[in-house]
Amino acid sequence: MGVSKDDVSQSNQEDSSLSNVPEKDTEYVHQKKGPESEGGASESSRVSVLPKKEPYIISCKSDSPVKDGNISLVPGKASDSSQQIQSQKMEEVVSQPHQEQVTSSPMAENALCKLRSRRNPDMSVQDLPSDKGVTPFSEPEKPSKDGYNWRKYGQKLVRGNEFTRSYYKCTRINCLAKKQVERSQDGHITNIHYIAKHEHPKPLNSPQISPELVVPSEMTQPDMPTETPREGTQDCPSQLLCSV
DNA sequence: ATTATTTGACCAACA
DNA sequence: TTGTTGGTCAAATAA
Repeated sequence: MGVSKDDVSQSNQEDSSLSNVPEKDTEYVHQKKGPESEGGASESSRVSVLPKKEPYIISCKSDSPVKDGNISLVPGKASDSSQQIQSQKMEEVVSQPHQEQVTSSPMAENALCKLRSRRNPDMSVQDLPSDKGVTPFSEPEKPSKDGYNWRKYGQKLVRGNEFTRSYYKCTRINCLAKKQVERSQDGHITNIHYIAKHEHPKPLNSPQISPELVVPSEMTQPDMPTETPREGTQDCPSQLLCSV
């Protein structure tokens, strides 16, 4: 099951990304709180670009990667290179969904139909969540292109229902790594945040990762505080993504 | 039977 | 103090 998300990988979204780019993407950071339920990871919920003491968080604007490529790193307990790596992959992930949503209707619709039938076999689930803010559209795409295995544990509408945020956790037992994928109503991934870092190396079986995307072994080292991606240059794990 | 996903509900932090 | 927003949990469902 968790492998089928690769389906998204076959799209080249290039034009899509620009459609809805919140001008405030930079400021659009989460300033909320970190529930204790998660323990340490919760603290990292600050995806803000502001350097705090929280775990490193990498946020990539999908529209950006293609055009602007904004990646924000927030200092935290986790971080380092692994995340940078992820951000690279992220870029790929980010780009794909666009096309599916915009162009590939057959597949997208098909998937949506299936999903919808799950909860509301009878109704098309057109009705938006009233207050909860749960995303109206659910897509089976899992941004696991970074080489890690993620499991989606939540989804919500944020920013006035303007964006849908999906919450992913690393499937590893002791791994606190989390990922937040923000998508516009159009289905375009507009932002991806990496919270905390993986306590384990990437699974070997990640064919999705291109050799170019693979980061040097040092990048994969969990304990490399030297990376401190706070500097403007460091923010971009891959300068390709961060043109800013 | 197992695993992953979806989504409503609850809780916490901030304005 | 209240309202809003965000994050996570847990139950239900599907593959």
